[in-house]
Amino acid sequence: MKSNDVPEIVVSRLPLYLQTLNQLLRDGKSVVSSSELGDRLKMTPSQIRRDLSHFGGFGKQGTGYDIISLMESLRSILNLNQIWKVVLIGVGHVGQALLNYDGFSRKGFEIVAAFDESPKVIGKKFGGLEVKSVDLLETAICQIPVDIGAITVPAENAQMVCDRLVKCGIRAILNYAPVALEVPESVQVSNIDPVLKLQKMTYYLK
Amino acid sequence: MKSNDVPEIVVSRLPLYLQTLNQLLRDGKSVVSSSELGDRLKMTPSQIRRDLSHFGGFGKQGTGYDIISLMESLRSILNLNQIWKVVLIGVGHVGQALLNYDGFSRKGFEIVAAFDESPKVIGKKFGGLEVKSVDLLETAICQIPVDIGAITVPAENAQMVCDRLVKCGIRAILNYAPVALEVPESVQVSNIDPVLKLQKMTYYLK
DNA sequence: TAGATTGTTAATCGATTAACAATC
DNA sequence: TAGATTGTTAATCGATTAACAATC
Repeated sequence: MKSNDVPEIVVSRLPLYLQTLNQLLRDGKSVVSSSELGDRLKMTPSQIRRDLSHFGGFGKQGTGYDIISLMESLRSILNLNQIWKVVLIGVGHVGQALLNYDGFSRKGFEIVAAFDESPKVIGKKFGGLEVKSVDLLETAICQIPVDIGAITVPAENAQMVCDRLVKCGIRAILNYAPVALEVPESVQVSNIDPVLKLQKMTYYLK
Repeated sequence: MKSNDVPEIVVSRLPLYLQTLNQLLRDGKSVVSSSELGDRLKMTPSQIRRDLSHFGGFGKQGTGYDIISLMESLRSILNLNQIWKVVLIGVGHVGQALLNYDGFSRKGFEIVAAFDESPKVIGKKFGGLEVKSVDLLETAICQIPVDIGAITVPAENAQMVCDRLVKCGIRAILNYAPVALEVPESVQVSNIDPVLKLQKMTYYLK
């Protein structure tokens, strides 16, 4: 049973399980045990079983997990049985890469609008979507329901863009700017900063 | 004193401290206490002090931490007092975004070579760097010392590219492909997959 | 000196792992 | 049935927090 007190770290592993199940399916498998899955993910079978047990019993003793039905369960738990609309602010190189990335739409995330402040990109199309002036942000999205924002503007503009998105009712933000955004508790933020990842790895080099 | 048994989770927070100290410095501050830093990062002062204490005592009782000298210490701990060379494989939209990103070089990560298999981009320049054929990967990098590889190829090619990089002596990999790479224990891997982050956040929406 | 904040220890909290009865 | 693997509980492990003596 889905309950409110599932540890966040458990939730963050579910998409990883889904990704790996996808690969197993493409490898032609239809059933998988917690230890096979654990081998792939470098995790203990115990952890996988315990993670899943927060949401119910999906396996069959002596057999393991039916891949397709476990995937369906995970997709349902993660609310992935719908198309999530995304607005993107900042059409520099990273923004353009996201607009051209087909992995978003294949996974059910549709970028429905893109904004920038530069006349150099306003009016141009990337990934089939025409870039609008960021001045139109509020009028464009305050009426249509959009839940997720992707921020790909320079660091110094990120907080302001964030505030405006929050005011429009955005509830989740994918932040590519290298700053810690201030948001109300009810708003999710995920940060993507490759530099932080590199700086962690260099600790172990040398 | 830097020791071998610092928990990985502690190491992963050091770049975050560095980022925040940078901001404080730009805000005109020169000293910061663990509780001010904790406010910014939404962490307890205890955690910050304990994290830092793994590496030595950097503060002054009654005062706090001198920002510049703490930053120097952190940079030294993380081995950031050198320019790290990076090779990039895969010059699609994401690869191009990285080649054009100045945040890498500003933080001491220099992309020294970029490879692709497509004649559409081989020979072209992005961010001032000419793309080479991936056939030349080994000859180009096996002699010059490069420690870090960035993989921005399609998922189905990522493992092969990874294997080739490891064979060339690469010790850290920034992986943008949505697959779990198999590497020897001595090789660091950091994955960047925005879809996983989105899929985690949608759990809390709806 | 008095006030503030560190570095460190001990207590608490939470996550991971091991073990095993249940059962397919 | 016998073998395998689940779901769950209890034990272990590790990380976070609280508290406080040391000291600037």
